[in-house]
Amino acid sequence: MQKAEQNMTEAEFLQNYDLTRYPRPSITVDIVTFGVTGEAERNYRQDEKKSLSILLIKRGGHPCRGMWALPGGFLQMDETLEECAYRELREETDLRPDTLMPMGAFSQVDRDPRGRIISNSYISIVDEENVRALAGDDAAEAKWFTVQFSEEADDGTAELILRNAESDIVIASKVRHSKTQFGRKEYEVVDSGGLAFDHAKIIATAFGIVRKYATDFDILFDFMPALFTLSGLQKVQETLLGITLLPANFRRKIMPLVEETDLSTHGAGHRPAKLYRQKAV
Amino acid sequence: MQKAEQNMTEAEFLQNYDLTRYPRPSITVDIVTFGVTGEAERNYRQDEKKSLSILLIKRGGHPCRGMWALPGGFLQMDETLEECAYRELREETDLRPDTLMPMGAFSQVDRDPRGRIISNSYISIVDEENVRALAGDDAAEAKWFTVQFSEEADDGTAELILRNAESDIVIASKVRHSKTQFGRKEYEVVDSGGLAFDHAKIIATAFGIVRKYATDFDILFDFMPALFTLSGLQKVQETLLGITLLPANFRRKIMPLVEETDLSTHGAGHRPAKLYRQKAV
DNA sequence: TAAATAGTGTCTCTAAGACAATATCTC
DNA sequence: GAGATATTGTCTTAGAGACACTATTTA
Repeated sequence: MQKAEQNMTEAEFLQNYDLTRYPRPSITVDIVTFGVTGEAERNYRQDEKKSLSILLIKRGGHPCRGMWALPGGFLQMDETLEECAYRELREETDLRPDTLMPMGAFSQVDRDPRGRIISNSYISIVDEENVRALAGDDAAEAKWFTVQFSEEADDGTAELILRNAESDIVIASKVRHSKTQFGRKEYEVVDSGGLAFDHAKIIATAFGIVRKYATDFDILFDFMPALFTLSGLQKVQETLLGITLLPANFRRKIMPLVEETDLSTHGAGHRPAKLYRQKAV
Repeated sequence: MQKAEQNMTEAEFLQNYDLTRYPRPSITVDIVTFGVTGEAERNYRQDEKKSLSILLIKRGGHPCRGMWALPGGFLQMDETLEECAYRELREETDLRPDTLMPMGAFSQVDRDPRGRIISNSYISIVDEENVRALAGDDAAEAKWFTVQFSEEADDGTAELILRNAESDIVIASKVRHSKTQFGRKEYEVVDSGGLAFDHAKIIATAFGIVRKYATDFDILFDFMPALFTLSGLQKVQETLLGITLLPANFRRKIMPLVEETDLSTHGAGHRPAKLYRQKAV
């Protein structure tokens, strides 16, 4: 007969303990990858417009086969959630981002038809060069989709519209803002619009977080290559926040965080811009 | 013989799919509960000093028996993580906080001696009245500990000291700041000082988050009862941030967020203060 | 040379901080 | 009346926004 727990040593307790006797959920990691993509130029001397985009992959297997979904997959037993996020992103999109930020768990009991699966989601950000790198790789069914998130209506609903221009794909989903805690907005999916699982909810939440952080300057640098122009950096913040800024004021505020280099842009149909790098902290 | 997955319908696929064939971790929820506690008054007319405190329970069973730990427990299959956090807090401390905020997952492979267990942690905040309510309930081995978090040394280490004055308990743990992402600091445990598992890490992370948010005014109201004085509110922010503010300036900034009531404090040994409530958004 | 962006200088306005002064209660 | 906090008013200063103006490149 087994000793009562109170009389065991910790070593004896652990010897007899088997976690797998208890029911427990499965764990996946999903990654919302943001990048700023350029759109078609209007004429030779005007800089290109930019859009905030996220990366989706087309699901090849069940469930939700053929639908667009966030990259991600099941946690393995020998890796942390963060390691899992890096691995899945590498395997499914060949991206290796510098920035990976946990954005919390999605744990609705019925969020996946396969059973009880909790998604621990991450936000990653890739720079312009990596945005273009993916575009050239057509092996994987991974595509950038521009994100357009409407204002919330009186009842809290908002439209999340994802577009891939080259392939003429439009995903129109609808979410409802349910509550805000610590400045973080939570949403429910009203109409997935063809996105797999509850990924519309995850994307809407991630979008809110990125918007919130975009007022801090630090996050902006994650969207940029090592060398960048101040107007490029400004355009990223404008894109993230959906606003327009005056160059003079933006420069003044950003200057303490960057260092000038000897290099500059050329051939842009207008005055060249000096290239800057992020100042080391 | 079983059909290949490609030829199945989604319904057929789901019929044959069994999540539990795959290894998967166990999931717990741990809650870092913050409250502002009063300390002994110095004389009849001086207001009491305040300290930021967290709630710990003494573990009754293995592992880490007898050590102090965060309230929490295993996720059940029919509840979300947030529901689990509310349930565990109610069961273990009888508290029902209004504020519960996800603060992410802790997923180091070896963080629990029982095996692979991921902690999804939450921050909760309770107001003065609930802080006192617990003090009177000695059924559970739950106690408030004041939190003192030192400045980081050059090598990133900092001391996290938890104290319960009545029982003369001091828990001195040491953590090292490893990285910062999106303004969120991550720590490693250097010396747990007697705290169970990696709870020193979780507490240090939670403390950083609360400090960060304490500059926004919204969070302050979670620490307050329905009616409060402006100087009480000010003292909470001063306690959270470890700073001193000038009353005139604090009032000016907070006024748009509160409404005056007809009530006021009495018998405090000095001029009475009007009671305010949070203004509805 | 026109059209576009790059970059500088300066004015105004707002909000935060410092601080002086007055008000009101209890012992 | 002394000692504490409550409350109001005002001066100064730092920073954000607006905007005018100059500089530099390429088709």
